[in-house]
Amino acid sequence: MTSRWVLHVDLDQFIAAVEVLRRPELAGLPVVVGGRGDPTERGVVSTASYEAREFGVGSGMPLRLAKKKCPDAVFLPVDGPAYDAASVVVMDTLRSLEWDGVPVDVEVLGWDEAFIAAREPAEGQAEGQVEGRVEGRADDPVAFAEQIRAEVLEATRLHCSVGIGNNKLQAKIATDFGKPRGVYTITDDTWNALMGDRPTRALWGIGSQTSKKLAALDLHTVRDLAGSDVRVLAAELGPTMGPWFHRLGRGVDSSPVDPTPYVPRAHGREETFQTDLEVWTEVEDAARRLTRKVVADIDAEGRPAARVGIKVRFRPFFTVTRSLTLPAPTNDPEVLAAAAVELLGRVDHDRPVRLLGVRLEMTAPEGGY
DNA sequence: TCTGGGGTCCTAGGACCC
DNA sequence: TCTGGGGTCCTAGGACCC
Repeated sequence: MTSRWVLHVDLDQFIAAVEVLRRPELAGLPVVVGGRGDPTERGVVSTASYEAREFGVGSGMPLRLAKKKCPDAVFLPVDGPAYDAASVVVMDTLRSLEWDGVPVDVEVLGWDEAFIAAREPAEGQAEGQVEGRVEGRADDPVAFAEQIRAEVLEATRLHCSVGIGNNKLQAKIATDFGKPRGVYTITDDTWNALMGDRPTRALWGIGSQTSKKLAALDLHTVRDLAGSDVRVLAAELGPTMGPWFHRLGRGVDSSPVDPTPYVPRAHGREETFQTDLEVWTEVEDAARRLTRKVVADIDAEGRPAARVGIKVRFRPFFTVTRSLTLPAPTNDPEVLAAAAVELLGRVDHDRPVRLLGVRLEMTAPEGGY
């Protein structure tokens, strides 16, 4: 029985790196990409270059704070289409690879990350062929990881890091140990030694809220979680989530690397206004404007909307959502805008609005997801 | 320094039906 | 007369991730 190897590829400071590629004079400078690129506006940091991180600037930080921490940084606006284009080259490069002659499956996670594994032989594959392939691919995942780094660099001039594991969870976490421009391996055999003392928050899928709930159960480290009673987790955190967290603690993950192209369930547009809206008709106008944009997005998918949702964030910072199922699926902008305005009628009208979002859930594609 | 924008999935309660 | 119980849909909110 050979180990199953999964690799996780993550581009280093992807967004900042793409910007530096087309503005070589920025190389070596602190670069902060976020919002419209104006650090006096509302907005947060998408990515900071390593030079900017030296000043304490990080993802998710308000641009105004980033400016205070690093006044000399170059601030740039987010340019989604540019990152889309770079991402396509990266993912096509990964899909073109072969591991010791075996084609690979690539599962894309956003712009700058992917899982890769050697493709499993198809059902009914000749026995000898299967054996040969398994033998051939199993020995040296580190060499394959270095091959990935070299080929991505050659195709895109972008650097990446690669994590190696016996499953996706291990590979994903290993990448962080390898960054930047490195390769790192976590296996079933090394999981406890490497992860046992780390806080539960270090696990992929456990955020601040869940780590707080776990701490209330006296579960602080990955080792604590791994040794906990799964029945208690199920009772306290839910019949699905509880056992899943228990598996995370033990480094267990049997989910396959799924190369199926991503098919979105929904599209949405939201906007944080530079100044809170105080006039309700302006909120309604914004809802109609955002709806038209989302309709263009779902028209590109070729599927009508079955549900409409809105999100309203009031001053100072609390958020409500409203949604409805349409009598029949439609992509008629007038009908959908009217539905969004109808939903707006179901929230408070007398406080300033900081953010408005409109979201359209599409019908399932033919043949399902 | 007040806290983006794009998504996914899970939970829980009520309605409704048999 | 004490008020089943299961299944499914709808809605609001929460949590997480990139």
